[in-house]
Amino acid sequence: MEDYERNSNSPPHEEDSDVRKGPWTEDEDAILINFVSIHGDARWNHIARSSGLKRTGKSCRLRWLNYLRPDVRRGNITLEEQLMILKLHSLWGNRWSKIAQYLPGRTDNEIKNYWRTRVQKQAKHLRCDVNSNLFKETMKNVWMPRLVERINAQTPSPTYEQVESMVTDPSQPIDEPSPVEPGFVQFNQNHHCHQQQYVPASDVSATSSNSPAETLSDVQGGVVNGLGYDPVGQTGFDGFNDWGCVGGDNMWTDDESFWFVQDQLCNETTSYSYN
DNA sequence: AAACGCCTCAACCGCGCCTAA
DNA sequence: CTTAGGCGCGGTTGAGGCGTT
Repeated sequence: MEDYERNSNSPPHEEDSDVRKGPWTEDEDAILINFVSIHGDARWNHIARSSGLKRTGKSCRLRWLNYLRPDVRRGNITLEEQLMILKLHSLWGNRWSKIAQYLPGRTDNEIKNYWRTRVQKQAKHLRCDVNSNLFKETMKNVWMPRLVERINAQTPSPTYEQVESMVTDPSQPIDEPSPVEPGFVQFNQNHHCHQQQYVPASDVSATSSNSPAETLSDVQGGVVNGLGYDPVGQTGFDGFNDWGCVGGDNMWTDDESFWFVQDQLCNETTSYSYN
């Protein structure tokens, strides 16, 4: 189904050799930005063809979404975002694009990379599979509370108990929705960009195959409202630099996490061996 | 200073879904 | 109903940066 990128008038091999791959140049970026500003970020094959870029529509779309669009955030994942990722991944697994919807400005690619490079590394250290119950329980019972502690250590409020209840209690109130587009619900203000975020209402209903724990209220009443995206931007998370926040970009240092978690696992699971 | 290995992340690939003809 | 175009998603790759020896 990739054949749509080929011009039907040209032999496939000839067209293939005409398609540029690899890193984008500044000129290509400028062309794409210009075209998207005029034509919008849809119909990527049309953009690819009419812009003169020797790129596929897919490549253009990816470059725009992951790098060029104005609201994209790149750089250190904050503690709050780390906690959010852990929480949402525990609910939805590798649904990166879905997780990314709740991390304003973050791309699915970035979250996926974060998970693979940081979280999977921890699992590797522990010699267990990221999908194992052991790792999931460790994440839930050890790392997530620890992240909350570290967040609390940075910010005077809310208290650990308050945050913990926010994370686990879906009944926590959510922000009163203000007028929003039909089909969307308001999401908290992005503390970094100060933009209103909207979440597809289809996700809010959380019907179909989602379990009760997968409802948006679980997320909104929990991690989102509780930790990351303060609507007024005054209760803490703007109090430090996103890209150089206290504690750095990792949820733990290698030394810290390895021995800390090993201690925890020793306490909690007697059958696990570390070699 | 050079070589090596590891890590990060931008970009590509393959697949599946949706939609229109 | 079938087919093809288009798009989005998750998985994978590889270049370059960085730290270590």
